Amino acid sequence: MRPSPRLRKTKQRYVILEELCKVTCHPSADELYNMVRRKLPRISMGTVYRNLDLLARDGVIQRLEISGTQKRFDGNASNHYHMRCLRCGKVADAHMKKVIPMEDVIKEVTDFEIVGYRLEFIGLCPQCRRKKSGCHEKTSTG
Amino acid sequence: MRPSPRLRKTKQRYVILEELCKVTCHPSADELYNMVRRKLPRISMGTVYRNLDLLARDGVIQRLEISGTQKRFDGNASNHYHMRCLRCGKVADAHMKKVIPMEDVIKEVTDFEIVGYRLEFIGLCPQCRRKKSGCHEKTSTG
DNA sequence: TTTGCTGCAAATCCTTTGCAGAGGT
DNA sequence: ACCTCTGCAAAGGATTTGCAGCAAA
Repeated sequence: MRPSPRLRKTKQRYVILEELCKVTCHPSADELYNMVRRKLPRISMGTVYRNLDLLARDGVIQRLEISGTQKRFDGNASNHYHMRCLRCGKVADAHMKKVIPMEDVIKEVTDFEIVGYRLEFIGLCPQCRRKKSGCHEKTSTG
Repeated sequence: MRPSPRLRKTKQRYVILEELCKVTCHPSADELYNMVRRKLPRISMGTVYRNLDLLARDGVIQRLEISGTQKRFDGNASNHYHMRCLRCGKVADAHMKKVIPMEDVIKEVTDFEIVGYRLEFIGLCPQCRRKKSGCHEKTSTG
């Protein structure tokens, strides 16, 4: 396990990370729990969730969805880019001068039949940048 | 409201769509519910959720997060691309020949301080392509 | 008239949390 | 010894669903 400041090396944490890194299927907490349980039968879901959270905050792993608990909706159904604030969770449209040549890339993508995409930039919104302090918020990216 | 086959024109649906299209803040179901309630005080959360789902399936609006209910985790914390299957929900890494020059674009992005991004392609995985029938699954993109 | 839609309330499902004891440093 | 981490179980919160009546088409 990559050494991390502050985080202790526990058996549970080690196995969770090991199992997660072993696969490329991007499991849910629940699926990972079942994988880990084969090695540590007495581990609890709470431990899995807590570690996933700590590891993501620490930048060792990442959550695929950065959102909080609720989903957000957009009245504009066409493909465009979003910016999500790490700290306050706000999402804004990204108005960028240069447009990413996504269509070129999509054609080269593997065996999936692509119907669309989501591109989300993660960072700090202007308001949160200003009050940028050392403390971290609930949200984590990975 | 854009005419859609099969969907009836109800007052509730109309106001939900109208309120959603009025803003660019990408509200959650809950936030939208409060917006709509100012016009239709007796509307219920269930109606909001059901309509959001129908409208997203119909392609009139989009959900920002395409995932199902559970979040997924990735042992690889560096920025890379994902492919999510609309039908079965599986997520795979996108191994593409051409890499998108994201860094160039990020510099031009508005007032956010960017720390990373998520790029997710949406489509049908090889397995689901094969058994591609007329029926639609639970998952919807928008 | 037919069949989809709504409000209400209960149910479900994922995730988080409090607590007391165990374990890493 | 100190303080984080764990297992367990309960709590919390978002979303879904069953149902009976209502309303588009």
